[in-house]
Amino acid sequence: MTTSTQAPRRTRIQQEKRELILEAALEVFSTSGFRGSTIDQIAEAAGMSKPNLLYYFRRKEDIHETLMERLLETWLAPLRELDDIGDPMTELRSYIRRKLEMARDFPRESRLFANEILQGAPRIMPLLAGELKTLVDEKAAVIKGWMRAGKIARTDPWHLIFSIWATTQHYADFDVQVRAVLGPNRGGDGRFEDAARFLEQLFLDGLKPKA
Amino acid sequence: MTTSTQAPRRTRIQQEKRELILEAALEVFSTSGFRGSTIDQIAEAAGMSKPNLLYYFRRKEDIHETLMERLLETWLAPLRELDDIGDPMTELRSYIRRKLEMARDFPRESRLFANEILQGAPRIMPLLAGELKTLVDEKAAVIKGWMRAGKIARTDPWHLIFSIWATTQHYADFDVQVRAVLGPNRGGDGRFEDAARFLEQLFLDGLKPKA
DNA sequence: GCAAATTTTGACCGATTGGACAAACGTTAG
DNA sequence: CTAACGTTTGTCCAATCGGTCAAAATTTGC
Repeated sequence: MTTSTQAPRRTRIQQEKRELILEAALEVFSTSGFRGSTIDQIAEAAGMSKPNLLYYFRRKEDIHETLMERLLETWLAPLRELDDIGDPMTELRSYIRRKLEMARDFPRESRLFANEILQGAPRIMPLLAGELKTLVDEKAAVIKGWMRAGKIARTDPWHLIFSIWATTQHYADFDVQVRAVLGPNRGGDGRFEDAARFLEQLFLDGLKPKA
Repeated sequence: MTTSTQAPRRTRIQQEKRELILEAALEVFSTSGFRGSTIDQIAEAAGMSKPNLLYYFRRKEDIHETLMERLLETWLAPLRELDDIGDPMTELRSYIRRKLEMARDFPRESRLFANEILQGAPRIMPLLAGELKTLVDEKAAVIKGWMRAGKIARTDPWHLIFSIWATTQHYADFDVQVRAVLGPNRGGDGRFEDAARFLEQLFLDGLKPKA
């Protein structure tokens, strides 16, 4: 029942301020990376002094660590939901849709994650090789089952998952590029619906013209 | 004939040392981003003292700028080659293959670019909205022509290009994650061939099972 | 071989970094 | 009211940051 790291007792103010700091840190870390961000930046974004911030989080790394722990849970939730019940093609389509919605609604979280991976994942490598790999292997097995049953085409399930991650997260991580290329008209709010339509077709039928 | 920024006269040593610095800076910038990298790191990686490095590049930004200029040229080359002559499906397939080869052979360049975009592209925004947008619009028109001719399925050409960028660059930018998830066996040198096979099928036929 | 030009170095600068600390301030239970 | 506790602030610190500069070492043109 009791975990080795017992939950520390926190006052109401502590809970509120910690939340405020994490929100500010997400903003700063996601656009500058860990090394490129300063405690001052985060403190200012959170509307408090640096020593005050350090009262709630003793080290810069503690903030980042807390942020990453929370992130991984919500980030992997859509994949966890991918289930064997229901039509495979529908399951995959709704997974893609959910991931795209997360790129739209939580772009900072996506960029925070991308920053960490880009820099060699020094702080979450164990999680990748452990929890993440286990989960992906598990879902890859589910997908393989679908292939054996002839429900979807036979391919590499791992690379299929990668391609879903890549295409959806692209709209969060490379957002400024996407908007720059699409221009003011096509790059407006509708770009996510356009992306959803395109990805649905790509993963369903590919590009080969219908005979 | 003469460009406004005339090519500065450089000695043999200058050319060699500048190259050495750029190579070292590519290594450092691509893993730590601009703000997260220090001149000392680059100098040490290049095997020289900081003041010595600053003799060849007066400011940290100058190194990054030079790197980004070169990068964009080679990075967009594959897309430039995408041409109207030849079979559309073959053209697209070889574009995907070339991009995947670049992710394999020049991962640092890919990560350097990703870092810059992730952080809001503060130093190359004009290039994205200018040169890059122009090129993509041009190629999107070519692809649209193929669709009108019934050579490939009708979809959004811009998002098609995005999806090719995303899926291929994923293997450079998220390399540590890809290898962690695939594990020591499947994550070895063969992962790029597996990826190539998967992507070819995805973009050709999608996932729908063959009737 | 020698003078001029180029390259390298060590010492240094002001600004910023992550973080420590004690004092001051605020809040609350008795 | 007051003592205990939680919160906030100003000040300070050593380390590191990007960058300068003059002097020393080296290379180059003749």
